[in-house]
Parts: sequence; structure tokens; C-alpha cells
Amino acid sequence: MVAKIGYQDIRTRILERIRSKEWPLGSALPSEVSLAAEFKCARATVNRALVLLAEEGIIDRKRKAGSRVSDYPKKVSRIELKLVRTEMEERGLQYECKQLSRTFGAPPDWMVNEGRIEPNQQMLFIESLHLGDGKPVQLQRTWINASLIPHAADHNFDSIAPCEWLRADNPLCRGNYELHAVAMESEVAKILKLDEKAPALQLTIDLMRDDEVIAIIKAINVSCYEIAGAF
Amino acid sequence: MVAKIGYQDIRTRILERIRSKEWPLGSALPSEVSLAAEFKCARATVNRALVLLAEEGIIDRKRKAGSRVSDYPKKVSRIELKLVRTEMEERGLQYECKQLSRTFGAPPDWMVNEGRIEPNQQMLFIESLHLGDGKPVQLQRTWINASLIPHAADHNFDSIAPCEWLRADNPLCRGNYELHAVAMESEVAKILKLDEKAPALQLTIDLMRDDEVIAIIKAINVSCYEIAGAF
DNA sequence: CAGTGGTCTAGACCACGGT
DNA sequence: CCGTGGTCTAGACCACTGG
Repeated sequence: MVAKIGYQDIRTRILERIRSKEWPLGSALPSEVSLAAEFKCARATVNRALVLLAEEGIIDRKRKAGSRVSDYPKKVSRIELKLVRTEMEERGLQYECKQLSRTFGAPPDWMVNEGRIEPNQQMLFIESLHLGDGKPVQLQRTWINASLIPHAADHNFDSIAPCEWLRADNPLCRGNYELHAVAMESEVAKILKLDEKAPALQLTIDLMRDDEVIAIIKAINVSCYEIAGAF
Repeated sequence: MVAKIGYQDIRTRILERIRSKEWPLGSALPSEVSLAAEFKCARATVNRALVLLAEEGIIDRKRKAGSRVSDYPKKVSRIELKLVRTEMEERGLQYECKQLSRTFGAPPDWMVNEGRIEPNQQMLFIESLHLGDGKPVQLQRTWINASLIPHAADHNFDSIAPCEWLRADNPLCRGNYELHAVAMESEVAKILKLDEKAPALQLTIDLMRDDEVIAIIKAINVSCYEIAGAF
């Protein structure tokens, strides 16, 4: 009895053939039926392998036309945007979050000008500092749309960060993320204990519920991002 | 005859229950068998939906223990690191790539100091500028390990960017990516026509073949990254 | 139209790991 | 131990789309 072939094995063997240029970039793969015959397994098993490869951006699939190796294989990676708390815990650092300020009023000009929100909304603004072993790691500025999340006003964000509270209050809501390199404003630099105009990664999150913005978060980060993936 | 239920439908209905807090964060889901009974479909269909949700970081699954809603749902996103060429084409801009310089020799000090490569390797260094409609968009500095990719020396990277050539030459090799915010060096700023010390996103790619570094790319970017995903 | 991928089914066996 | 998820099978029907 030969060892049974699994979808991971099929994926591996296909990858080998692509890497060895037996199946060059842009070339057509055999159909699922013929691959199943070759590997002596069910078509569903081949299908699972091919679906995986397509998700990874390595092959393109079309009905009738069949599967082919991407001529420009996408470099698709999975990125996990972790909470600062999670990152600190994974590194074994003591996590702490402090609320620095809290105000209520109209959205700031830039937010309206960038078209992120309508000017007539009332926003709860919280500035919070995240520390790892006492050292500043990230400054978060959170604007919560008080018209949509009125009960946010009842909360004190001294121990729980606004982003964590929002996540628990609105499980699984969508976010649009933008990553920018910015020069630090002097007040931010002071808080993070860095030089004025030091370069920093700034992540802007628009938190959406059915096309309505429930909150906007600006996270100014001291560290960097690391990703691993296919090239 | 009722409409047949597909795995996407099951995923949607599960998401609804999580969003409505019928199944709170951290709570256990019914087993695949009971869900299949409830939805009147095969277990494989439920399984496919649950595997999807697990990949999205929304639920955690363990044998015997069953599935439960992640207590801290991960914010997993897919990010596609596109070639500058691809990005320009998608935006309808004229893409162009110029080789600025090309030298050969030992790896630079920082590369050795950061432990990215052994000092005794010979590297081919190419500096190339990527333009969209004539405007500088990205500066790439590529070091190719000439010991591992000797035939790179035969190539002229005046029209084809080193990263594209490498990708075609080594299909599907792995890369480790790091994203940093940096202040531009004055020479770089001059080339990109920006202010000295302007903040920029710098992507560093270590290109690997079986634990050996075949190339290192530093891409200094003018633009930003945008991602969409679950919060 | 005909071949391809997309999906579902009903059943099966197995590995893992709480209890 | 034994229930759970992980996977495979053989077969089926359908939707899409290229020729």
C-alpha cells in the first residue's frame, strides 16, 4: 500500500515543478481531472491544493480556460495587525496604557478635509499612550463617533485602551488601514521621548459599520513591521 | 425545494451571530456535526466555512476542544506587495525604470553588522530609480549575491528592474520583509526630489533560497500602503 | 456546445488531545 | 477513552466561458 497523497503533498509537488521551471511562469497546468489521475487521488483533493495555490497568488484559475502559473506571481502575504498589548505580552514585556487626555466636540479639520467624516458629527477624542516595560511604544489618538456610539461617553479608558473597547463593543467590524511614514510633531515626539521630526510609522484606521465611520484611530508607532511571504 | 445552503452562507450566518453577540467573544461554537444538522447540509460544507473563519482569525479551532470565537479576534489582512510597475500600470501611469549605478564588491558594513549576510560574499549592487509618468516613485538598492547567482553579472538592468529579473529567475522564492519609517539621506532625497530628512517608507526584502540569502533589496518609497481588513 | 473549475454530498478513517 | 476537527473519496450537478 502506497502512502496516501494529501493536498499538501500535491501543493508541494506543483511548487517544485514551478520552481524547477518545468512549468514556467505563465504556462498552463493540467486540468484537475488529469492531475487527479496522475496523483491517483480524488479530484476534490487536487481542487483543494489548487484553491490554496490560487489564494497564495501563485496560480490563476478560470473556468473552461483552466489553471495557469501566474505570469507575474503576486507576492501575497498575510499580515496580522496586533494590539500593542498582544505584542508586548508576546515579547514578555509589561504592558501598560495611560489615558493622556479626553475631550468632546466637533471633528478636527484634517478629518473633515480628507473626507473621512461629516463635519456635523460629535466626536469623543481620547489620547492614550501605550508602554512596554514603562517605555513608550505607541501613541494612539482615537476619535469615536459619539452619534453612533453614544455609550462610549460612559466609559473611562484609563486601563482599557479605546481600540480594545471598540473591538469588544463592535466585534468583527471592518477597518480600512493606511500606513504612512511621518515626521513626528514636536508634542508627539516629547511624549514618545524621541527627537522632534523623527521618522515614525503612522497607522490610520477608519473603523466602519455599514458604510458609517464609527471611529478613527491614529497610531504613531515606534517600532516597525515585519512580514514573511513569497517573493 | 428550499435553496441549498453553501459555505459562504454558513460563514455569513455565523458572522451575524458573532456580531449580534449571540455568540460572544470567547464562547464555544456548536460542533461541526450539530451545525451540519442545523443547516441541513453535509459536514464538509460546514467544515469549509469554519476553516475559512479560522484562516481569517475569527475563530480558533482545536480537536476535541471544538471551535470557539477568538477572545481576541486577530485583525488578519492579506497584503499584496506589488511591483512598482504593476502599481503604475494599475493607475494608468507610464512606468519607467532607470539604472543609476552598478558596482561589484564586498557587502556593505551595515549588511554584515545586521547579520544579514556573511562578509566573504561578493555582491553585485544595482541602484535603480522607478518613475511614474516621469516622476520618481521609488528608489531601489539591490544587492545580488554573486556567489549564488553568478549569471546576474551578464545582465543589464537598464530596462528590467533587478527585482523583476530576480523573480523570473527564481520563481517563488521566499522573502522576509521589514517595513521601516526612515529619514531620507540627502543623496536619496536629491534623487527622489524631496526634502532632506523627509520621512519615507523603506521596505527591506531578504530574498532567500533554502536559508541562503540570494539578494537584499531596499526600496525607498514615496507613497504609502493601504490595507483593508477586519478590525 | 463542451470542458473547466466551483461546490455539495454522504460516507469513511484517522490523529489529536481533553476528561 | 471517545468526541472533535482534519482529511480523503467517489460521485454528482451546476455555472461559467472559450472556441
